[in-house]
Amino acid sequence: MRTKTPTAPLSRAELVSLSNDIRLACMRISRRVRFESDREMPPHRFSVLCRLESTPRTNSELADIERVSAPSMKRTTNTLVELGYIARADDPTDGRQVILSLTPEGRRAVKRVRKQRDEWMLSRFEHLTDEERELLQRAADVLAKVASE
Amino acid sequence: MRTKTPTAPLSRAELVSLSNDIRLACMRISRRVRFESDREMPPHRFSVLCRLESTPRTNSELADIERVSAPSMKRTTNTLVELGYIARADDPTDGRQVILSLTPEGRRAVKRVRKQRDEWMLSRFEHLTDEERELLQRAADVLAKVASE
DNA sequence: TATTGTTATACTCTATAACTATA
DNA sequence: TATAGTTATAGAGTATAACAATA
Repeated sequence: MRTKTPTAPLSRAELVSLSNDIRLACMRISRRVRFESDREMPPHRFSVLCRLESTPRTNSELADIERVSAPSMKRTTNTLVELGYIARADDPTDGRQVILSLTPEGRRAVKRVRKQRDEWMLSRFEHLTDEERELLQRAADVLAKVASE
Repeated sequence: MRTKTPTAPLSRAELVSLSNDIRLACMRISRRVRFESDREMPPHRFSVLCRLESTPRTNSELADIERVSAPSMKRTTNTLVELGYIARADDPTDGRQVILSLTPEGRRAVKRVRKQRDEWMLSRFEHLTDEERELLQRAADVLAKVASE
């Protein structure tokens, strides 16, 4: 809650500049999170595991969600089956469908990668002041809003 | 410029949670900027053009900066030469080296993609309040610090 | 016949190893 | 001989088109 003079709305030029700053910072952070935190799990594999975390899905559903072709998703899920991270099961009501779900090992892998990424972020926060951290905490909701709309 | 009670430092649990929130927001924003703003310029090509913006470089230098192999970078730069975005020139002092630099068209392409990406971000800002924008402006410096260290 | 899953084939970007030319 | 650039080849991801099996 600010008590001084209410800030004047940002000018058009300031908004353009802000847009550039926020975009660059997010892209750089994102790049470093991916490149420096997990070395064994490529992004597309990890993304599929996350999609299966809440509920089992078919290959086609995953292809739709990730916006890749069914054959392409098929290759990714095949690899994940070979790695023991997901399991296949026939749909009892529709013989054409195959249900994919996380194995316990797959669930552990998701947690492990998330932890690595968060630890990388956390290590960045060590160099910030308490005020800067508090500022980030309030900005997090706004960033989430920007990302989701 | 806060006047109320100075905020207590964030607890360990709050920091872990914040780390997760900021990471996810940045990754989602980054993903949408790439997927939704420019459809013709793949990320690795754009990145190379940006590296040549300030100064000409050799293929090997670019490979080192982008952390890919020299042959891989060679393919990317070949494509960019074919597209007319970069030009090759023999080094006058060392006949083994080839200097790569942006053409005027390449420079325009960089500006065009940046503008598209910023416009996407800008359109996201329309749904924010003035207070939220002002908060983001102050957070931008902190995010840049997180990304750069 | 319509739909789901799979296979066949090809294109792109990645890499390592080998070759060519210059210092 | 060392180094910069390039070429050869292979691996992993993407795609579209065609095929097989089930509803």
